[in-house]
Amino acid sequence: MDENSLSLSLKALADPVRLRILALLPDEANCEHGNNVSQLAMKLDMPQPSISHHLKILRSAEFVDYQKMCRDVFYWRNAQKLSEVCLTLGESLNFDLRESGKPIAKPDARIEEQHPSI
Amino acid sequence: MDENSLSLSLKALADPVRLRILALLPDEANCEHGNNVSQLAMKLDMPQPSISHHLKILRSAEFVDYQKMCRDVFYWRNAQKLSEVCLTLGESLNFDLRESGKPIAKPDARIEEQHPSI
DNA sequence: CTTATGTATTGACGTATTTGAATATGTCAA
DNA sequence: TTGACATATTCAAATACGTCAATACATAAG
Repeated sequence: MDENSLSLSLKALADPVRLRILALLPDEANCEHGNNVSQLAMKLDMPQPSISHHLKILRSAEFVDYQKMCRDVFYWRNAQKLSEVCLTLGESLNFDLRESGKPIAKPDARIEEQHPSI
Repeated sequence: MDENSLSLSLKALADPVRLRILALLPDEANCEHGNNVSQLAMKLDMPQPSISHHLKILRSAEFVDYQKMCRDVFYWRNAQKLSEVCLTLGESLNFDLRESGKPIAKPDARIEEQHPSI
């Protein structure tokens, strides 16, 4: 995943409504009443078309899967894709999040003491 | 860190130029020639004012620190802040990235088999 | 003081994004 | 068929964003 596609994924996550939606959804296929679009709109106190809009963006980024049942559409998270983005961001920044959250040591990251004005 | 501030941090990261800038910068204070603004502009083949603009956004989000020396301004990453955002994103999504990149088990994430239309 | 260099800011421009209102589509119940 | 409900789409308005050109500011050199 290069910087361009990573930035597109991050853009899809970089909205408070979409983060709240993701926090409300389960990680597995789950067609309980609470996970359809109207219930999300109610929980988040926002118009249903607005939630549909944000779900469309999350679908395009493959951060959610969904299933239509009768009149309802139930959504859940694509946990694999979400964790992939977290880890890819870490890689892109040379972090290894699975270990310590610390940057990977870079031997050339020393102070250049010979700068003319010091 | 709530969804609003997390989304602001993610927005600051959600740009390919800014991701490339961060990938080029060291993790420690480092005033080598390669880490000033003109050199970044040259490496990324973009006008210097554009790089300054993106650096300002990264500064506002506290993703970079910098030091002015003579006519140059040297930048480096705020590794603590960057890893904090990665981990906070994981927390917000109920992932524990330090362990497995897998979602934290939620006992209520079962399929609702009693849906009227199944 | 004048000139050259490095960086930041400003303003203009085109594009993208967010939101709300209205509406369309699809499904079920009566 | 009619009405009610759930969801998606479209459109318009407002806002935000990325890029570029011009310029301002700061520092250093001569």
